[in-house]
Parts: sequence; C-alpha cells; structure tokens
Amino acid sequence: MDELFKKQVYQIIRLIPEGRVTSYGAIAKAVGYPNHSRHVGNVLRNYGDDFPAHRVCNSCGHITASCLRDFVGKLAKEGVEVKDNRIQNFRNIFWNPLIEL
DNA sequence: ACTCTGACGACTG
DNA sequence: CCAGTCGCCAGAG
Repeated sequence: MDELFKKQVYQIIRLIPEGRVTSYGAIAKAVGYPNHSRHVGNVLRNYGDDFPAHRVCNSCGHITASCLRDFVGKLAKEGVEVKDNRIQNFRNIFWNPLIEL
C-alpha cells in the first residue's frame, strides 16, 4: 500500500465538512484508486480516533465499523442522526469528494 | 506461491 | 428495502 495513498486518504477525510459524511469507495475514487475501498477503511484503522473517521461509512449509509466507539455520539454532536448503525437522511448529507471538492 | 480475511461496492431478484 | 453473489486488492499467516 502506497504511502501516497494513505496520505491522500487522510487529506480527503480532513476535508469532509462537519455534519456531512462520505463513503470509502468515494474516497478511493477521489485519490485515484477506484477499487481500493477496503483499504480506505484499513488506513482509517491506523490513524485511530484523532481524526474524523466517524464521517466515513459504506455506500449504503451503514456504519460497519467493528469498534463503533463514539461514532454515533460524535455524529449526533455534528447534527448527523444515526439509528441502528444507519445514518438517517444519508442521501442528503452525503458529501462527494469528486464533485463538491 | 497460496489461502483467508476485511471499517467495501455494484448488481440482481 | 433486504439478501445473496461476485469482484476487488493488499496484508498476514
């Protein structure tokens, strides 16, 4: 896995506005690796809790993070409603790094 | 070199 | 909307 890839992923995630979310696949595309959605999640795992990983979920708006920590709480704090690991209103708050960047 | 695994995704019914 | 299936690629063992 390229260091560049990680760096790009980190960069993109830092740019996600508060109260918005995006998906692993969207990030992967944005950094030029269309089929590396899984690795985006893997990169996130490494960086830990010090950056807004809670603003990233899968393309269905479903939070699949095994460790779930505070994600729901943090999201709620930013105005993102989550119910049963599912992001409510996902379609509206989705932030596309390719278009809105 | 091979097999399993995984914070995933697109398609189909 | 939900479940099943297949494709994807880098790490770990």
